[in-house]
Amino acid sequence: MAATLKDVAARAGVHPSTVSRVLRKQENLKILDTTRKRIFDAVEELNYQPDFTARALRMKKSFTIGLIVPDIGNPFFSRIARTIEQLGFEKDYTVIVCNTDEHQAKENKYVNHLLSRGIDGLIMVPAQDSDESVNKVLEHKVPLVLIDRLFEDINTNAVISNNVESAYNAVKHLVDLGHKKVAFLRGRNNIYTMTKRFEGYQKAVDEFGLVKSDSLIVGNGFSFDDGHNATTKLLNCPEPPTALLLTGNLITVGAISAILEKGLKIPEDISVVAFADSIFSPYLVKPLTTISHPLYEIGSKAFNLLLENIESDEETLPPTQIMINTQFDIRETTGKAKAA
Amino acid sequence: MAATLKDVAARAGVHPSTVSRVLRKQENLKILDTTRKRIFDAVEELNYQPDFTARALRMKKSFTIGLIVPDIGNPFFSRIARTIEQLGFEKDYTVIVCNTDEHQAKENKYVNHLLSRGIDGLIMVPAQDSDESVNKVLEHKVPLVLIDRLFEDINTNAVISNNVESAYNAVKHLVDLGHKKVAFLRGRNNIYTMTKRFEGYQKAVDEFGLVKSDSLIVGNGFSFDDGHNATTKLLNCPEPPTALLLTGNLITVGAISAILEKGLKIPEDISVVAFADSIFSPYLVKPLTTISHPLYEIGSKAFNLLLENIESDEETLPPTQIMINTQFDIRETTGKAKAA
DNA sequence: ACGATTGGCACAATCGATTGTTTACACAGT
DNA sequence: ACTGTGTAAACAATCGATTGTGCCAATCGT
Repeated sequence: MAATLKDVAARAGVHPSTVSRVLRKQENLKILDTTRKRIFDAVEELNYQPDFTARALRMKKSFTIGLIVPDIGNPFFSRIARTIEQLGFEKDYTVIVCNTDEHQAKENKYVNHLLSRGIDGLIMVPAQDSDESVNKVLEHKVPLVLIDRLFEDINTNAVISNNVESAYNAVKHLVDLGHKKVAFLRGRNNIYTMTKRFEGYQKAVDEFGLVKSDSLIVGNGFSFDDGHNATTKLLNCPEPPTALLLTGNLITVGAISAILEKGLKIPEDISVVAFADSIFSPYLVKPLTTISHPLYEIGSKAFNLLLENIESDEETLPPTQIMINTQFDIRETTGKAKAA
Repeated sequence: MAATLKDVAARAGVHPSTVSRVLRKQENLKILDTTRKRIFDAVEELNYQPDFTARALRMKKSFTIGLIVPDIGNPFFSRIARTIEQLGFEKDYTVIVCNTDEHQAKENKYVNHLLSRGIDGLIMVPAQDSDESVNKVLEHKVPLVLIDRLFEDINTNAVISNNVESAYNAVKHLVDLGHKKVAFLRGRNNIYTMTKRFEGYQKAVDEFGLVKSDSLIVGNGFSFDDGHNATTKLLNCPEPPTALLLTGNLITVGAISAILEKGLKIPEDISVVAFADSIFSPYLVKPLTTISHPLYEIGSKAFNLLLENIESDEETLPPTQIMINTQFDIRETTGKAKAA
């Protein structure tokens, strides 16, 4: 249906290759102005649009990048995705978005899929049950940038946050308010961010002599329900914690709902600090004390790093790891610890 | 680098076409079991993955669908995107996500881009400054499903909500609480959803004899700032409205922030009803009274409708329009009107 | 036993572009 | 007149798969 190079060539009375060269406007290309005009006219008249698929096949360059995240429905990822898409648009790259739901199997399948589609680069937040897919991308020498999570024993490009410090500071803030028993609601276990945040939490617990107990470490997922259930479990303890460190957007909403259901008040009965990036944070039941991420910065750093790798002449550049600092906003969900 | 059909064929000692046929497991294909085995072994050994680009070129089928939305960072769209991506995954379609920022120019550019990429179908929320791009898609006979917005004079597939009724009911609820002066905060003007919601608002205003004034119709954008500015403007009036009908997620946060900045209380000083789909809605300063959308249903209906069109043998199926009912949740941001 | 069928696979064209190599011709230099 | 040089464009291979057709040998029918 659509016009092809051949059609344009026929109409302009030249060979397809000539049309191609003229349209790709190569430097010091010698073409008669009259020919050039005939070609442009033909392109115009036939409303010719080059076929990307054919181009990609021939040039081994698809102008496509993959973005693999756990859940594009989560504000954290959707806002990063937005940035990447935006910058991609400016550079003529389109973005294929993939959700893993934190399932390694989906991630593996997607990686294979994307590789066989010939993507020019990949930005991903790995599920981290295995490093299989990351290694596969590396083997194929497809430029890769990890976001938020890292395999510490694999040297890759990455944009990550200062998790240890952020968690430590959050707990310190609670300590300053007199809290002794702080729970840590983790998302999935063995994820880089969780390990690091736990490290910061643990460090503060040790340093400030807080109550140390495995029962204070709960949760195993990033969803609303995960947050709700873990919190409910905590609150049903005989001696529940007086403060919660939450580690995700959806976990946070779940935790808040559980607290309210119990009829407890924030922060009078229980304080809450959250790793959260929702635009709603400041307008919750109580304005939420948060550790938030500069999402635009994360997205743009990741994209630019990827682009650099894609456009580099080297087959592989030495990996770069970029550390991004979180922001700590003390609002109203953290207050003095109740006297025991 | 990666193995091709030819490599596999060479290793198995057969012709590439044979490999292709075996792998595509055509029905009643006559191939010796020994040959078949040699081929599968070769595929295994070479770790062969077919090249999607080449396939797409030859078969004129890319197993790719486009998704064009105003802003993937907005929870409304990101959660719909998630559903579409999920269902696509099950059917082996990947999704290219595009943000228009409500710019018609970006939309047009994307549509051209996606068409020249040979997408199999397109789901879009049009910017609606012009119907140019929609018509272009239609001309190319690429299956199309519109979400949320509709061109009433173009017959296309679409999944939309009962906007008129939803807005009418929301205003009626306010009327029942004694409100006489209700403001309408629209997003962009001349968008289908806005026109329809305004129609419902207007109908209620007329029917219940509410204050009718152009000064009560404000706003021209879907962002936080748009909501904030429009609300601030309203509140600075000598006689501000006692209730607000908000028409978007981000507008809502903006409006709330403006109200709080003014030192006003919700709902004592001013009531708020919002078209909002954030998971945070129930946990805001006051649990938000909302008109929300069944986002999974919208996404899945749209995807399935698209798939039906893609897989149909007919070149074009008669367009289907699916109406989805919103959900009205009365929470605590709406209360009795202040006595005047 | 001989032509007809059919099973099993190879051949070659094709999708739509890109790109290295040739060709055809004009003109300049000797 | 003949070689050399450069210009303008054509030719043809190629990317990696799919698919209509052709071919050879074994089997079948009579």
